[in-house]
This record gives sequence, structure tokens and C-alpha cells, in this order.
Amino acid sequence: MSSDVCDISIIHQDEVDRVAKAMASGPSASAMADFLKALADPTRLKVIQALHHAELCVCDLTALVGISVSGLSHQLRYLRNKNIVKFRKEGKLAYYSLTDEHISQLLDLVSEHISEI
Amino acid sequence: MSSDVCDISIIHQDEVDRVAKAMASGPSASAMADFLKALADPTRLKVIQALHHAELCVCDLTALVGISVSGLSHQLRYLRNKNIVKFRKEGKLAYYSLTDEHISQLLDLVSEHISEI
DNA sequence: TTTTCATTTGAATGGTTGTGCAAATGTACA
DNA sequence: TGTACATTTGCACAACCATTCAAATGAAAA
Repeated sequence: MSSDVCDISIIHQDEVDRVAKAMASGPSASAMADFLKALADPTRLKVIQALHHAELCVCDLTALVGISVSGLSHQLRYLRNKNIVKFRKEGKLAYYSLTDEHISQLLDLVSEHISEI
Repeated sequence: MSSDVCDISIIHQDEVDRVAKAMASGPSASAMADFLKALADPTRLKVIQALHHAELCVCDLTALVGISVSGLSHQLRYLRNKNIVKFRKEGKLAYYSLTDEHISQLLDLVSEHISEI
């Protein structure tokens, strides 16, 4: 028992200090969680997986994801604002693609992690 | 324009079929999203980051994460049910640790991805 | 035993969010 | 011009979730 501050009692003060210092480097947990939230949804995940294999228009994506057109459009805007997908317009159609194929590395790791449990 | 099924009009049928087949392999999007949700929260992320550096008791974790004791306990149960953390009891204290240090690889990738934007 | 303290649990709540409907936008074609 | 169609957007709502409070559990010390 070492200290008592502000209603929170710290038991291993030295360990806490050491870990706190180690955690200080790198991006904030909020920023990282915010990015991960973009992937932590079945619909958005399917969109990303689909776009990893091809550039696709909204219409085709709805068929692959299984959601209403407007629902998908909302999620595409979400992903656009997070710079995860980009799009180009060609006539009436909007073709979406990934801004950074690097993300699939991350999903591969997740896929691997799940499979081994 | 190629087909019209169930109120959903598919424009590039061949591409859709090809991508659908490619997406079929691997874990379901729901399972992956479910796992990612465990990481997509600042509190849980801080817990995981802290436990990556040391085995810690609940009391110390509250100081590092900045949340009430019971709030933390709820999140620890959540992470326990997902097999992300484990714990051992020593007297009155419960010491938590990561079940799989492999997760930090994933977080490193996320951290890297965020930094390069 | 009684007290003290670390942790867990249940209930309640405020806030967030994924989704669909209906209307709006914009583009090509007749 | 007007029609048809792909996409976006605003609104609304149901479901989910992170958090806190208060009470319960369990284990060591007095």
C-alpha cells in the first residue's frame, strides 16, 4: 500500500508510474479507438473487404453487402470522412475504392487471430 | 445493365460474382467486427495497452485508465468473455494480464497507420 | 466473529449509432 | 425540355453501449 489520492488508491505506485510513462508515446487511445470503430461494424467491414478485391459502384456494393442503398451511402460517407475509401464519378455512377490497401494487412491479422481461437 | 433481382439492381454482374466468391473465404464479417469492437473503445484500448506492459490489479488499472472501479470491472468482464484478458486472484487482489500478446502487433499496425496520415 | 477493503454485479441512464423511408440532387438519354 | 435512374441527404427511430450508483460478494486482518 503506497498512496491515496483523490478517492483512487494506487497499490503498486512504481509499476503504475512505469506503465504510465510507457503508454504516453504514440497516438492517443481515443484516436486509435476512433479508427478501429470504422472497422468494427459488419457492414463497413464487408464494404472494405469488397473494395479490396475491386473498384465497385454503390449499386453493386448493395448486392454484396446486403443493405439498402441509402444505408450503404451513409456508411460510405462515414468511411470517406475517415479517409478509408475514396470515389470517382463516371456519369451517373460512383465508383468506390480503398484509399490505402494497407488496411487489408490489418484485416488479415484480425482474420488470422480469430481463426486460431 | 444486366440484371434485376429483388429490388436490387446489379450493374456489373460478373464483377459482383467474382468479388462475392473472393469474400466467401475466411471468418465472417460479423465475427471479425465483433472482435474489433472489443478494441474500438478508448477505455478498453487503454486497458490492453497497460496490460501489454505489465500484469496489473484492478486498482492500479483505474489509475491508468481514469475510470471508476466498477466501470473498469464491467469492461474487464467484457474483455474476459472475449478471451482477450485473463486474471488470477491473490488474496483480495485480482491481477489481470493479456491472454495473447499477439494483439499488440495489431495495435502497432493501427498506431502506424494513424501516424502516417 | 466483526471489520475492512478489493472486486464484482445489477439496475438505471444518457448518449451514440446503424438503418430505412422519403425527398432532394445530379446526370444522361429521349 | 422532360423522364429515368444512381446516389446522396435529412429525419426519425429502435437498439445498443459505456458509465455510474448502490448493493453484494469474498477474503484477509483485528
